[in-house]
Amino acid sequence: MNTPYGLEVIEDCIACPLLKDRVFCNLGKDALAGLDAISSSATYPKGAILFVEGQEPHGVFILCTGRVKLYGAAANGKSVIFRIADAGEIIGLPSTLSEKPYEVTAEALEPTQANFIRRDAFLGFLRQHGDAALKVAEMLSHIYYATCQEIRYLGLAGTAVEKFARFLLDLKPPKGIAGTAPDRRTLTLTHEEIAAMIGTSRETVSRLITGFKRKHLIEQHGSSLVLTNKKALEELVGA
Amino acid sequence: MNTPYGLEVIEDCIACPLLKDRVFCNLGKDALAGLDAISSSATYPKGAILFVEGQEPHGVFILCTGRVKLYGAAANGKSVIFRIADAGEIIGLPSTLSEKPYEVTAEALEPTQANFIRRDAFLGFLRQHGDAALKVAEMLSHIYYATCQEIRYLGLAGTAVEKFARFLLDLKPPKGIAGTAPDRRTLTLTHEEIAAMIGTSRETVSRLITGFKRKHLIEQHGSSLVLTNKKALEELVGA
DNA sequence: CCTCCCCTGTGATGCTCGTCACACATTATG
DNA sequence: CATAATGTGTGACGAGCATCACAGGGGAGG
Repeated sequence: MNTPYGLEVIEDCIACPLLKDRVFCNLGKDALAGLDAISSSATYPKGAILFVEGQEPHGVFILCTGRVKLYGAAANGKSVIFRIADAGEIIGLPSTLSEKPYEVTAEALEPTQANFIRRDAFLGFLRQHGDAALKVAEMLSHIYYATCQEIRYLGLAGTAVEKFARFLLDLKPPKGIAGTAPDRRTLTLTHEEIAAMIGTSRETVSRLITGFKRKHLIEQHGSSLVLTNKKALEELVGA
Repeated sequence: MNTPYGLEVIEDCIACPLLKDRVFCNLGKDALAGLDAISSSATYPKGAILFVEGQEPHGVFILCTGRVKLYGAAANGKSVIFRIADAGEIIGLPSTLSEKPYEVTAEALEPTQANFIRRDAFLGFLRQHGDAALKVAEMLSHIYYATCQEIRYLGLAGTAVEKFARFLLDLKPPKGIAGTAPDRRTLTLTHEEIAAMIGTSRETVSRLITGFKRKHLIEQHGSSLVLTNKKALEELVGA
């Protein structure tokens, strides 16, 4: 949907403790030092393409800040968002490990800072640090789960209403807020992107939203969304 | 679709060199011995359920012979086959690693022999053998790819014709045969199962098959299938 | 402040394909 | 061998949703 962007490479990742704190948090000191040595940081503007479907994998990206959407496109113009990677996650991992082409395109949804680790260096690192390899296996499992979720959207839901209800319920509550408003969500995706997530058309998403508002299932103010009738939504999914 | 079956446990896996030869083929001797020690073999009849969606993961299964279909089901009766695991593959891996419930149900398509490895033993083994952990990460990547393929079926294909054409082209040639009949495939799935793989209804699959035969795109004799016009099939996918 | 571009809302239309309903074949099962 | 159970073909019908078309809205950027 967007043309590739230039990217600005900066020397080290001083402002990015996430690499150590969240991704490989349980590793020893030498392992972390090794990681630091082989990773290089870069920032990407919104809309930037980190890599493209079908491309040979050069390595993995560890997201420090920002979110990245991973999607596949078809010749007929359709596209499906496989998942959206949050800060702290690794992308490009399966391709890098299996040496097959990237199976998705990665595009920054927001200004993003990421650490890039070249394939050979990353593999060498994993061979040296067995605990890191195990950690990586766990991450792959996480990615797999997200992908399975996507299959549920596309294959197991009967109607578009059900898909959208499920989508709303799957939205994560914005963290940082305690128990103040448990049914408040933040919706930062366009209708087009929602459509690509749940496997329907943009127009249908528009109609669904207005329909749900009319039935008082949701309320919307800007990007803030309130699930005013969670139970009804759950029933829609169950049916 | 089937009620669970009993299973017969046998002591050791003498008749099953696959464990060593294909799955963890590059490991050292002590690692293999360790694997042998913690794995127990069992045979399952056709239709047997190895584990069920939502269940807590007890461990992984390494398939020695037979194929297993991994599918998810919805309340409305729909079901989707995520992938079909062949002999030599591991199933239950992502759930076991991430300690989340099995995300699919595993059912034997044929009489199947499999080695079962308990979760704790398997994790301990991986912690001891870093190279095995890396190998496991590769396997997860493979599983992930198969799942992405499924998303392509469900989300990126426009029409049912396209899905089915893609399905036919994705069929692997039966190994063992050299270059004798490169377009010959073996189709061991029921129409219902094909429908669950490509995300359509059983009746549609029936109609598609007869339609394709009429247009001389395929020929069928029993479970043997010949792709008589591969190029036309590829065009159907491309469009 | 104006312009342009992208996002959003909504109507009309039609087509694919899911569903229901059967009949027939083919294989288990006693 | 009879009977059931499972898989397969095919017709008719209509719901659901993609598609096209266009009109406003709101933010970015000059």
